[in-house]
Amino acid sequence: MRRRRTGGRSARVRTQVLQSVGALLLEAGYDGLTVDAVAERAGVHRTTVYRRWRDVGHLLADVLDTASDDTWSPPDTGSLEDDLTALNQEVYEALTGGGPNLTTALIAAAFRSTQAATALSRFWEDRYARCAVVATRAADRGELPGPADSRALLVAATAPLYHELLLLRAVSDPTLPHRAARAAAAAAGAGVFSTPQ
Amino acid sequence: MRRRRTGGRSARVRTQVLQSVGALLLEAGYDGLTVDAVAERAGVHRTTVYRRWRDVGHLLADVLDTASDDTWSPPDTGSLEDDLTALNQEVYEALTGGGPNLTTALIAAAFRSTQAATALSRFWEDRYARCAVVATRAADRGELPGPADSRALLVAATAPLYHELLLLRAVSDPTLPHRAARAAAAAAGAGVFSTPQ
DNA sequence: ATTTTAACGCAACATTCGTCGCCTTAAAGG
DNA sequence: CCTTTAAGGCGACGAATGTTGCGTTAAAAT
Repeated sequence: MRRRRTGGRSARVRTQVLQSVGALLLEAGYDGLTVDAVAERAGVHRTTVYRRWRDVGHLLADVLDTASDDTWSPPDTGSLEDDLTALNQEVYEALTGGGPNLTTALIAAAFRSTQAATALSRFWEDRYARCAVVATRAADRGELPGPADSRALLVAATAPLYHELLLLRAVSDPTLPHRAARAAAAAAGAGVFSTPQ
Repeated sequence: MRRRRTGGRSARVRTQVLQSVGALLLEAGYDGLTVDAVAERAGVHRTTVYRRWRDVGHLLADVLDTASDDTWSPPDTGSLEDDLTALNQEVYEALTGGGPNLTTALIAAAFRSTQAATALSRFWEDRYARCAVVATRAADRGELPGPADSRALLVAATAPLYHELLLLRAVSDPTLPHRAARAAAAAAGAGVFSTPQ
C-alpha cells in the first residue's frame, strides 16, 4: 500500500514554493517565473520542484486552485449597469497594474500550459457562477423583460475589457469599464440575453 | 556608404524562412515554432535566422506585416446584425480550427514577444478601420439613432468570441457568432455607441 | 524506539538555446 | 570582368533547461 507523506517537511516545502511563485509573478511576470528561480527563492532544490510539479504550468495551476478566494462576491449597487460597471472596474484594475500584473501572467501561462489553462478556466467559471445573482437581481427589479442568461450577459460586459487591454493593447481608457457595462446593460434591457419561457 | 543586398540569395532565404514559419505554425502551433525548426525546414543555417530575425517574435512580426491581405473587406449583407454575424463567423472559424490554428498561435506569441504583439495590434487595427463602413452603412440605413463609434461597436460584437473560445476555453457553440452580433446590434440600436453630435 | 520508504538533496549528465569568430559565397557597383 | 563587402555557412562555446542515479533525511506505521 502506498502511503503519501503530506505533513511536516513536505507541507513546508509546498507552501514555500507556492508563495515564491506568487511573489515572482508579481516581481518579474511570467517570463521571470522559471523553475530555477522558484526553487532558489523557496530555498529548495531544483529537482524537488521538477519532481513534484514538473513545470511552471503545473505550479500555476496549483497556486490557482489553492488560492481560490471563497469569500469573493459580486458588488450590489442597486442597478444592473452599476453592478456591471463595478465588476468591470475590478477587471480593469487587475489588468492595468502598470508593469507585470498577476492576471496577465496567468493568461500568458494558459497559452503555454494545459494545466494552467484548465485551472484558470475553473477559476473564471466559479466567478461567473457567483455573478449569476447580478442578473437575477436585475430581473427581480424589473430591469429586464424576463430571466436572462447571466453568463452571456456577463461575458458581453467584461469581454471588451480583456479584448482592448490584453489583445489589442489599446491605450488604457478609464471610461472603458463604464462604457462596456452600459452596452451590455442596454442589450440586456432589450431582451437579447433572455432565456426562453 | 552602406548598400543593402536584398536580391538573389537574400530574397530567396527570406521567402523560404517566412514560408516555413507559416507551415510550422499550422502543423505544430506556437510551441513547435522554434528557430531551429524554422531554419532546418527552410534549408538555412541557424545563425542566419538568428542574425536576421533575432527570435520567433520578430519572425512572426515579419510574417504578419508581409502577409497583410490588402483585398479583404467586411461583408455587406444589408443589415447591421447580419454584417456583424458574418464577421463573427469569420472570427469563429479562425479560432476553432480544431488543433493548432494560426490565430491562437499568433496571440500566444503576442504574450511573449513585444514585436509580435505590436504587429498583431497593427493587423487588428487595420481590420477595425476597414470595418468602420459597417457602422456608417447601418447609420445611413437608419438602423442607428445617429453616427456611432464603430470601433467600440465592433469590439462589443467580436470580443465575446475571443473571450469564450480563447480565454474561457468554453465548448464551441455554433450559435455564438450570431448571439454576440445580436447583442452588439441591439446595444447599438439603443444608441449606446453613438458619438456626441 | 525501531523499521520502512516517500520525499528531498546533490552531482553529473544530456539537450536546447543563443552567441561569436572565422571562412566562404555571391550581390552590388565600377 | 573585377573589386568590395554584405550576407550566409560552419563549428565551437557558454548558459539555461530538464533528467537521472544515488545517497540522505525524516514522515508514517508498528
